[in-house]
Amino acid sequence: MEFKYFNPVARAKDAAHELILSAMGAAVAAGELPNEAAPAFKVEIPGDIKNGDLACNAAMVSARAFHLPPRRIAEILIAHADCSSTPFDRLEAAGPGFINFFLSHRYFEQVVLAANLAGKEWGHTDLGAGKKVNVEFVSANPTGPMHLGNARGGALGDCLAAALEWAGYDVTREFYINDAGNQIEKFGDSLSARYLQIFKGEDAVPFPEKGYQGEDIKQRAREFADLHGDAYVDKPEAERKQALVDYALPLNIQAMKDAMEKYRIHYDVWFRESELHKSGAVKDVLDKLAALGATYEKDGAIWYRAGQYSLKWGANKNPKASDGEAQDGPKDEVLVRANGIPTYFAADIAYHYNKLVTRGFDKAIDVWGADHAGHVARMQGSMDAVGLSGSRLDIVLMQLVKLMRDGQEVRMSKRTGKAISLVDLLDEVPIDSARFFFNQREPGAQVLFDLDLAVKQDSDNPVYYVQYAHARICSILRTMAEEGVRLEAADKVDLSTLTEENEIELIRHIGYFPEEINTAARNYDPARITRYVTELATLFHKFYTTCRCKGVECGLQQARLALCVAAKNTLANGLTMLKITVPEHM
RNA sequence: GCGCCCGUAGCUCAGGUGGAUAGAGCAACUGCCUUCUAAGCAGUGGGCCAGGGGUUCGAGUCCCUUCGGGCGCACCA
Repeated sequence: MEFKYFNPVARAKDAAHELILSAMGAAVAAGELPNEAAPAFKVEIPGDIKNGDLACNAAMVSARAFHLPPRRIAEILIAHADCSSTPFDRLEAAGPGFINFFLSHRYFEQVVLAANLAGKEWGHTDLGAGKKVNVEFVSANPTGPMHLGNARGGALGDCLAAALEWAGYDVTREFYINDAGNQIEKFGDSLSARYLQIFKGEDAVPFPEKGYQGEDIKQRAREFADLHGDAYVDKPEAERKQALVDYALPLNIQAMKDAMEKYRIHYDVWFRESELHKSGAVKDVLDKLAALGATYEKDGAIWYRAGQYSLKWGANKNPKASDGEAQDGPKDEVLVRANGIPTYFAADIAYHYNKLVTRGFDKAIDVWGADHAGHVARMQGSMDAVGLSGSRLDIVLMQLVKLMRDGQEVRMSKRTGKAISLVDLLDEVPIDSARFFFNQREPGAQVLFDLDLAVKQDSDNPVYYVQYAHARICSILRTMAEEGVRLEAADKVDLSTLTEENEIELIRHIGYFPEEINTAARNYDPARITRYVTELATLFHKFYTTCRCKGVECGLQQARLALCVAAKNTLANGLTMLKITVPEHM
């Protein structure tokens, strides 16, 4: 039996589906059901497994077509279903007309076997079929330190990328460096002012109104002054700014790389916005848009005709224009300012064109903060406008993070520089804990980050609960080894002795693992993996307290050890996916 | 004003795309370590799924509406 890409749940669901279809055919042939097209039906895992391992609503949805009560249809279908050579022991009609499927013990044995033999590969699926996917996340401005929102974005993006990898996609992790445009100008202005203030005094040099207030700017200016003294005080403003930016920007970018590495995030690509301008990619894409009639000129600027493009992707139909008057359609956007400088939007279109065409990704996934929600529809629309498809660009919007400390909400402000930076956070909170916490909620939900709880190195902290389950298994295996018990290969063990309720429930959940990865990948929701391993840990702990390995009969002992290894592999693979350490001792 | 996200136990949140009696974890209380790690397990209490309408065999889930949070509507990024 080949266990590569083995997905027990998907296989059982398919089998159930086919079983019902063939039963329907047989029932029609026998004249017990009318020869009518039955509507599509679903096979799913019921909330309460008392109602079977799988349940099917075929009888209920086809009640109207067959002109029979659902319960009656269910009974007819069951009478014509042949369970031999399926994963099922028996079927049952229940409730308002559900058909419930009960898995044979053989199924559970297969799961234990697969999780043992596939080892580190257990959980991998071929859902993605090798499609090239680009996951871009964090992409913080290099003008200052990263903040708490970037911490969530990092954990979310990295784990999303991991889930996609496990689901069989060819994934590239990417960071977009906004090293061009307005904010770099502001960055230079701020640095220049801080630099001059060092020599002329704070009162003598006005700080730009929209400048970056943070301490980090002062710090960089100070470093620069230590290197070059007052050599740049009397130089032209443009030259001074350029020198300061050339000094500070690489340092900031390196600091972001270091912080990300510390956070166990390794990017395949650090993509510079400035490259798009230098290479002419921005100009090319503007020409393309113009040729396709998606732009026009007004007030000396070049505008993007949002119209039907943005509307298709759900843009606001009646936005308030800058002059306060509502427009009919979505708001048009400036691509090239009257001063000839392209906007961020223009560069972003070129950037995504680069991803989808130049570099040939099948799909681009961007993880953005919810404050960029207004950018989504026009961005997807712009992909249509350049002749691609907006459906090839998916955007995961992430709600912002609230920080709790001592039971109080800590307000963040980037402008005043009083933000809790990502670097500070990682100094205070264990990486395992941070990654786990930020992946407990789906992207669209607001996260409340409880600093006191995250810092705690005790049982209140859920990440330890999961790690503890793994350490416990290792402890069992160590103890058994010390006692001279040899671990048989799982396919040589009689697994039919695993019949305790806590054994079966543990196995059942282990069997969900590959499908859970698929769901996380499909829904762009890696938090599912976090919840999955937590539930798995619970089921193992229950098994542990009721089913002993030590001191039981040899056959049962080997079967339970095989189950322990299956649970261990699953926990380890899940935690590894989240890049959380997998301890053997605690 | 317009649009997007959200509202489920005292607190933080699940609820697999419309299914069967709405679930965890914290917090509170009660038990369980001379045998594989008690960072664990078992149990008790706690709910008008924000309110009101609708759609259908069936709604926490879909539609409308009210209320209450968050975010967005720049020649910013």
